[in-house]
Amino acid sequence: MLDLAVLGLLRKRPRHGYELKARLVELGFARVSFGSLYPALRRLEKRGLIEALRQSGRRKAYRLTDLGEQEFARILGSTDHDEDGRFNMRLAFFQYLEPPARLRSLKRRRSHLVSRLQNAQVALQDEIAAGSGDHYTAALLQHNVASTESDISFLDQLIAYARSEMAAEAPRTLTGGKK
Amino acid sequence: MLDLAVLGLLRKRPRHGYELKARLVELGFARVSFGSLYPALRRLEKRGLIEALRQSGRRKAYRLTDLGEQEFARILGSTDHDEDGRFNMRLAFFQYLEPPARLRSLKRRRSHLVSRLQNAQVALQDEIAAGSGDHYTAALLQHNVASTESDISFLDQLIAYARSEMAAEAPRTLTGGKK
DNA sequence: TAAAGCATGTAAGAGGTTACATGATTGG
DNA sequence: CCAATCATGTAACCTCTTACATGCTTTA
Repeated sequence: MLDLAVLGLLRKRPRHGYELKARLVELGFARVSFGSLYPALRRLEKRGLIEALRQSGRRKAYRLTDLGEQEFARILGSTDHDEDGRFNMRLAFFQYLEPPARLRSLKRRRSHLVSRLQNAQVALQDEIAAGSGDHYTAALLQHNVASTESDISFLDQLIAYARSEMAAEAPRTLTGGKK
Repeated sequence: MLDLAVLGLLRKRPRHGYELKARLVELGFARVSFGSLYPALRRLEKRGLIEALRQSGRRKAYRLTDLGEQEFARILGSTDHDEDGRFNMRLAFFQYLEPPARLRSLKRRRSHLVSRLQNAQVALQDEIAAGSGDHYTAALLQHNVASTESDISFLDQLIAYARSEMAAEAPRTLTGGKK
């Protein structure tokens, strides 16, 4: 996941490690530590996906190479990054994805969340039925349901937006063709 | 985190690996894989925190030892498991924590979320001010704000509940003492 | 000039992921 | 009896965490 983050952030402009970390915190990915970030930068450099531009003082900015841009597109478009924080990370870079791919990705995520919601609802009902009297477990399960529902409606908004984008972008497929 | 989960689930009653995994999925911790669960069981057994009870067929149930119960209490009460999924995991076992410790833990978590909310709000304002026109990044930041707010109000409910528990449990500290 | 924050790095160890392999049990 | 599901396990690989070490830059 760090790889996607680094490549995606460098796609916009060169940055150095400390800056990357700050941006990740802004985006809500607070857990990234320097002990994983710096080794990740070296790995990516070794693979030729990014290259260092020595700067003032101790700073070491990196830029995305052409190869890195290809790899970024590949990861961003790949189907298997559906889970949890990974999806949010991909969402942060949706600007670099084609509208149809966006829509596909959003729908896939939505159906993933729907099945999670069903699981959470069943678990909550079972807990209530069991009547264990454990308020905190019940509260946790209730919260799982509520936050998953909220995530789904968030997805619905994004799906509506993505549809409107596609309608606005390629209207000539509706009116075009032979007169 | 897996250690806490396993010890906590076994504290109620013995279970085998497959069962533990199923319960974790119910509780919303879906990412646990058998490739981490079974080695974790062996580690815990080696440390004397759990012990195996051979059962029918291939099943191998484990029970919590006295040492395991101590270790569970230590982890559950420890201050440094404040982050993300770790907190929810602890919440699932709040029934085993003393009411005052619950309240302390909930408050700590709340202040953690409040500072996360501030960060998220600033990031959202900055993004709007920058006017990058990237709808998806803005949506992500907006969602970060909303879901953190929702988490805080969830916490507030739990804090109110924990307070009421303590008031109900020890009312004589209010009326007692010297007449 | 001292402190605080900026900035990069390494090493050890723990732990997770994925893929693979195996065998038991149950239902159609 | 076959398939699906239950159930446990191992190995290779990779990554993250934590702790430590270092040095620059700004500002009070």
